[in-house]
Amino acid sequence: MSVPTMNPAQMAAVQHLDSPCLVLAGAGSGKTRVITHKIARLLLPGDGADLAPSQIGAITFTNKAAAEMRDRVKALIGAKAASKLLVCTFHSLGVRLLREDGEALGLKPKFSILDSDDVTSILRDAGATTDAKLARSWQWQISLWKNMGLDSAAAISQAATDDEALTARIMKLYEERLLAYQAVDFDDLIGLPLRLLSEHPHVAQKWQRQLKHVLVDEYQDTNATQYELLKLLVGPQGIFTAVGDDDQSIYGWRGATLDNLKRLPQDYPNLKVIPLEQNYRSTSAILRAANNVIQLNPKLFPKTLWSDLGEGEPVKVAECDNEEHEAERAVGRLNAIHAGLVSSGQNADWHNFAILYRANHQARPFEQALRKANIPYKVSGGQSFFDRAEIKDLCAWLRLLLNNDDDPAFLRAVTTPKRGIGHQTLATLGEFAGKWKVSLFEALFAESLGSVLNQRALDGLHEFGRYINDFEYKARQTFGSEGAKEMLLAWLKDIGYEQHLHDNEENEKVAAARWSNVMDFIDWVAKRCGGDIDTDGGMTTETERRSVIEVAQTIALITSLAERDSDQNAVVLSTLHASKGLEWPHVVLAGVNEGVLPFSREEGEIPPGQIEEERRLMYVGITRARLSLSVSVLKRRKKGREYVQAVPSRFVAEMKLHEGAVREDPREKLRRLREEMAAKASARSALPDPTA
DNA sequence: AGCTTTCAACTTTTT
DNA sequence: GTTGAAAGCT
Repeated sequence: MSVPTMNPAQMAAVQHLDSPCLVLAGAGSGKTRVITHKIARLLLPGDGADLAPSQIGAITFTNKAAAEMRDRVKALIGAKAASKLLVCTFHSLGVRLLREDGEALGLKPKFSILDSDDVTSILRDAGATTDAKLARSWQWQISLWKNMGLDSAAAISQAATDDEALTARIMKLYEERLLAYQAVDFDDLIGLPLRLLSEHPHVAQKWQRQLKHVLVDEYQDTNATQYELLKLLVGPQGIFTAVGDDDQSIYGWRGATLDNLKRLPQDYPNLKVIPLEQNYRSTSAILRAANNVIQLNPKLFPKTLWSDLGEGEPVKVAECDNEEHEAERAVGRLNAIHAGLVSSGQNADWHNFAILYRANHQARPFEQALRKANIPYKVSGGQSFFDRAEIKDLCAWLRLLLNNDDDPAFLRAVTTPKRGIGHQTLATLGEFAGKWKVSLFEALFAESLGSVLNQRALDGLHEFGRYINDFEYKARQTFGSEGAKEMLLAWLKDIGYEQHLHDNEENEKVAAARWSNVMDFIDWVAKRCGGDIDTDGGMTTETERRSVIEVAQTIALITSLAERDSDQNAVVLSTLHASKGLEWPHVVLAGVNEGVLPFSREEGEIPPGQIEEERRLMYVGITRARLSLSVSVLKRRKKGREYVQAVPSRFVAEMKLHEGAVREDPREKLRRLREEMAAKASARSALPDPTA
């Protein structure tokens, strides 16, 4: 995206410094540019700004967005100032608040962060069931309650059905477990800081003095607790900049609420609302389709996107017989554009193409067709690196180092790899620990443990405990990437982890792949221990040296490693949800049928609120495309072995593709084509472009 | 009855 | 590619 100068709306958003500001950033309207430039502006001396970098906080939803933001700011204000900014996710901000001031809530600074699998197994245990699906439904409900700001007591009193009452009771047990483990879940990373700031005004004041201006990205995705947290963070006179787009709110199902946008003008009467309506991404044909669809939703704030990138190619609707045919047609289209037969511009590389769909399982036929056509592709989403069993094994060990009271981590580490400590021993140990109200790790060294366990089990446990203590000591003393790597490799050797992988996997190739993941993980941890020479724009700096234990503290929040370069030039297959914030020159929207998009489980009417969110999803999909968009519709859908009639999505008609197309003046068209030819010619001649 | 095999279905997902 | 349910086998 190239924005030669800032447009008036963007400028207004950047220059507005003296009251809260809501930037309604339409798709592709240059919102990251606004945020980064506003940060730079806040650092300038004079009129209300003149802040130090450490007084500015920029909050995002994903680590990836935070990293991107930091990069973009760095390019603007330099690495030194950028490194002092607080650019982080809501959750890592929460971790920071809790590690610094969580003791006011009775939380030890070394608390553990549980991932979603840990939570599932705790709930299975607390609810006495082996049914993972049931446990996950509890987890889901509990998370929604927490996101609304309810604790178990509140949940118990407002439970409407028997199911909810049961879930609320299990939630109470769950809360008790977390407290005992000195562990928090992801929702607590918002909820507990909120409690911290509201119950301890001096802590709130400390942070309000620290952060003079907070910027929030993707504001429409905030949930009720995040809203309250933000409110407390900025304080009564707080000044902030919220950037978001009500039309791109697609996370209602996980607690995000547009109420947060509605409430903003009420809670902050001096709120300045600035819409960004110029789109720098898509052609007019694509934007018109997007606007036609989204205008059918009730509007919170009026906004119509426009662009001056020209009419462009018409949006295409491809009718397909079934899923396989759809995939073939999509691949055919990709090939045609790639060969330069259909669309002009940006077609040489496969990374210019994306196929988007509603649900993950729709990727399959496309994967097959792309493989058959020898086109490189990558499926976004799927299992993340840190969800792999081998990585979670190692993380459990690291978590246990950080927090000896983390019983779930203890159980995983003590049994992986197997070291002759079995169910029986652990059950006895657990009973003992429960009786004395201590953690499993503490119980291990108790004098009286010998009276309930045999000598062999006792020796095994003690050896494990001693190893953990020794390992913890080393992890504290080891700084810098080289030392860290050496230490971590020694650890893997000590516990025989490579052997463990081979023992537990029939397939040698799979075991080797797992081991290679482990090596990637070790390299990654070691690298974050720093002390390396980092060359950055000619500046040579030594990165900050950290101990292994410090690095381990940050792992729970991270979900993906940087992607490998080899994966880069590939067609992207992605869900619509995962595509938000991204763009591609050429996009295929797949399976745009009733029941799929909009999604519905059964036949029949879909409630209006749901349709609206599905419509926003369609809108997000359309606005990912820069130059060309093809919407494919199935005539028949596979259902079991038979095909059933499939109905095109209402959203296809809503695009109103046959209305309003501005027929290009033939003379205009000629002029445009000439310009394009000239542009191509000048790109070919190796002369440097004076305007570049 | 308890086990294995087969068959179909499959929301969206970050922290 | 995985999982849950239902049918089939011992």
